[in-house]
Order: sequence, then C-alpha cells, then structure tokens
Amino acid sequence: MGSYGPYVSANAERLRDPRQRAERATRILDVAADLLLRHGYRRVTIDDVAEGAGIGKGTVYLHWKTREQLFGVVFAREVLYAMDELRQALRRDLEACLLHNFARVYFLAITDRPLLRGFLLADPHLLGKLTSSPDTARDERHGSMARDYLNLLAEYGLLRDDMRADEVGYAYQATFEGFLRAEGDAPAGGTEQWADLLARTVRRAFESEAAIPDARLRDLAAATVALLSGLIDADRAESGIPEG
Amino acid sequence: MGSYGPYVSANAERLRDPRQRAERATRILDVAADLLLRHGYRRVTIDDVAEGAGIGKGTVYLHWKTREQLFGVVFAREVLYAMDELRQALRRDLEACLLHNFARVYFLAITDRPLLRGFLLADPHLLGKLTSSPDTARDERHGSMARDYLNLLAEYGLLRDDMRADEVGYAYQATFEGFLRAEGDAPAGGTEQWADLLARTVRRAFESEAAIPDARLRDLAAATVALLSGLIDADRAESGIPEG
DNA sequence: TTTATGACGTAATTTGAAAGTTAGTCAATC
DNA sequence: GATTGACTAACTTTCAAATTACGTCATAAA
Repeated sequence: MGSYGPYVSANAERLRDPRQRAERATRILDVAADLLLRHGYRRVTIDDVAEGAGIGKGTVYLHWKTREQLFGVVFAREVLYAMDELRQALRRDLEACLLHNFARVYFLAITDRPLLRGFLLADPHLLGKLTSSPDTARDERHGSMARDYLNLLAEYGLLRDDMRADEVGYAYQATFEGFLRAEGDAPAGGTEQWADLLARTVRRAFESEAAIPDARLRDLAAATVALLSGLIDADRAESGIPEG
Repeated sequence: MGSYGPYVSANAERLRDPRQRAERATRILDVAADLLLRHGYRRVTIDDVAEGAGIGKGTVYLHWKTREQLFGVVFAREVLYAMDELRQALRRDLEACLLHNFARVYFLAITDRPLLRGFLLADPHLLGKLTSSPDTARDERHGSMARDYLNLLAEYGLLRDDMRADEVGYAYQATFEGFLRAEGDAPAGGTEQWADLLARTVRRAFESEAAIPDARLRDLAAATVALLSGLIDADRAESGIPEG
C-alpha cells in the first residue's frame, strides 16, 4: 500500500506525554539515518537501531509497523528537510521562486544530504527494497505541487511561451535529474558551480525574459511558499513526522 | 585493460580470404547481439553464439580473446551504427549540425536501438560487467570529439555567449542523459515528441539566436561530418569492425 | 492501567559443500 | 594453415543446515 503512516496503537493513542513520544521518534529516526548512511540498508537491523536509541526493540514497533516503514520515514524526513530549506530560502529571498533559483536551491539542498541523494538516484545500497515500493499518494501530491507551481509561473508570464507548462515540467525534471546524476562524476569546480550551471541552463531553457515588478514577485513568492507549505504539511501528516 | 581490439592470431594474419573472415565476424556479432537482446548478458554463452553462427566454439576465439571483448564489440558496433545514422542525417540535412538537431537525431538513433539504450543507461541485465570496464581510449576520443564539435559551434557563433564551450558541453551531456533516462517512463506521446522536447530545450538553453548564412552552414556541416568520420574510423579501427 | 521490554517463533538470509556450467585452451582433424 | 570440440579449471547454481533478524506478545516496570 505504500503509505508510511505512523503506527499508532490503541494504547499509544492514550499516551500520557505526546511530546516525549515525538522526541523518542525523532531519536529513533536520527539513529536509523546515521546507521543507514554508515552501513547501508541491508546491514542495519532493528536491534541496532533500538540499541543505538537506548530502547528496547519492541518500542521501535510501537512507532512503526515494519522495518521498511521506519526506513521509509527516514527518507521522507530527509525530503522534508530539503523542502524546508527550500521554503526558508523562499522566505529569505523573493527571487528564489524563479524557476532557475528554485532549481539551484533545491539541487543544493539535495546534494548536501547523502541519504537523499542516494534515495533520488535509487542507490540500492542505501535504498534496499524501498526503490520498488513508491508511495503513490505522496508522488501524486508532489507531482500536483510541481504542476501548480509551474502553472503559477506561467500565469505570471515567467515561462517561455513556446512550450506548454506541462512540457516545461517534464523537460525540467529530466534536466534536473540529469544534473543530479552527473554531479557525482562532475567536472572540476565544486557542487556550487555545478548547481549554478544548472540554474543558468534552466533559466535559458524554460524561463521568459520578462521582468517582474516587485509587487507581483512578492505575490508569487507568497503563493509558492503557500504551495510548498501545503505539501510539507501533507507529507508531515502522512508520515507522522513532528518537527523539522 | 578495456580495449576491445580484435584478436588476430598469428594464424589469422595469414588467412587466405580476409573478406570471408570479416563476414564471419559480422555473423558472430549479429548472433551475439540477437541473443544478448533476447536473453541478457548473463544467459548468453559462447557456445550459444557459436552454435547460432554455425561454427565451432574455438573459431569464436580466433576473433576475440574473451567473451567480454566479444560483447564489448557488439556494443561498440551499436554505437557505430548510431554514429553512422547521425552522419547520414548530417549529409542529408545541413541543419542537422546545429546542436539541437544533433541532439534530436542522436537521441532517436540511440532510443531506436534497445541494446544501445541499455548500454548507455547501464542496464546490468544487458551489460553485465561491461558497466565497470570502460574503454578509456574510446571515451577519450569521444570526449575530444565532443569538445571539438562544441568549439566549432562556438567559432561559428552558434552557442550562447554567456557560457563557456566546456560548460555547454557538461550541461548538454547532463541534459541529454537526463532525457534519455526519463524516456523510459516518459509522458504520453511517442519518443519522437520526447526527442523534440529535448531539441527545443537544448536550442534555448545552449544556442545563440544568430542566423547562419548558407555558405557558412555548409562549411560547418562539412567540418562536423569530418569530425564524426574521424571518430567513426578510429572506433572501427580499434574494435576491428569492418562494415556499417 | 498504561507503557516498555526482550525472549521467542517464524521467516528470511547466509553458509558451505557438492553438483552443474561455462570460459578459454589445445591436440587432433580437416 | 584453419577449424574444431573434448578437456580443465574456474565460476555459478543448488540445496540443506545454520545462523540471523523480523515482528509478536507474555511479562515486567512505571
């Protein structure tokens, strides 16, 4: 079924202190992420995670139904971190909502996170079976958000007008993933420069040259943040992750 | 060591009819390609290939030193086919030497060849260990040809002037491979349309809007064909493949 | 009474040895 | 001189025993 919902037992519902519970969940996820990164999907056992978190194994199962779901949430949280970073950038700098800046920031947010990079590049060492069990509901949401965002850009006249918004979407994604894959064995010059090259490519390939007035930009940035926040909240709710 | 040179035994040198020899090599490669496509790298044995070609197993080893080299040449030949198709297009249509048309034609030449697609996407089912044993000499040649071609485009004023030629090269390659990867689970509409989207993306992202006079275009096309022919000949020589 | 645990049953994985294949060779054949 | 296929060593597959790890749940702790 592919949904990484939090396992809330009949008992857990009546937990006295939800805050402690959330803290423990976070600790478990932290340990799992660390072990996952250091040893890879196959070599990390639930016993390892429990020991690392200083709790009994049964306690882990009070939070998630299966090992796979636990690890699924680890990755879901990485995605949330990246999206949160993106949102912060959008709040800091209005121009971050322009597609090429969006691409640059998101690209760096991903490459800065080894687990996430492995996840998106479908590294079987880090991913295990998660590769083959995508979360359809989440994918749907993310696709929908991407469409909404691009339509927004189109409405603001910021996309080239000889390509439909959905075409830009597909082409943008292919380009983005191409750069992501190439980053590993990239040319000299750091990731920063590679992200910059991506940004310049995206700008020329998909954006119009129209200038946008400050007021409109502010509206657009706000709308983009709203869109992103909706997605973040939905993902958080689905995976039961409390904090960023 | 990664060079798929033809194995020419002391005996083979003195073969009476080199033409028959070449024909047999081609037949072996044809059979190998067919089996490779139908059964995958792991399931194809040299005995299968020999039987399919109607010869003894030892005869296969008169042509190539190892199984891996034989299969390496199968893929090398696929690349040659694609490059030859590209060259034909360049001869047919002068404008094919513009980067975006170049991309479109080459893209389709690749996606039309399942073995080649599998090769470039590093499909382990079709590739086996070949994935990890790249032919350094050939890679070098291809990289060099790519640089030469882009420098040529730059000299003719056909590349955007706010990106260095080598940057265009890296970005172009990342984009191209991104589209190639995405083609598998692409949106509705055939491969043709996907190639067209790639072409439009490449055009906007990397090309200048300068028009080029017919005479100059002819020169450029000729130079491009020359470049490509040099590469084709070098590859042919290295892998000992006789015909297209 | 609610929460946490780790021993336990079962299912999956690993191991290792034996059986089966196959790559590459070369003495025999054409 | 050119070709072959029986041959050997190396690799792969098989299969059962041994080990490991998941997920449960009776029990302990709070």
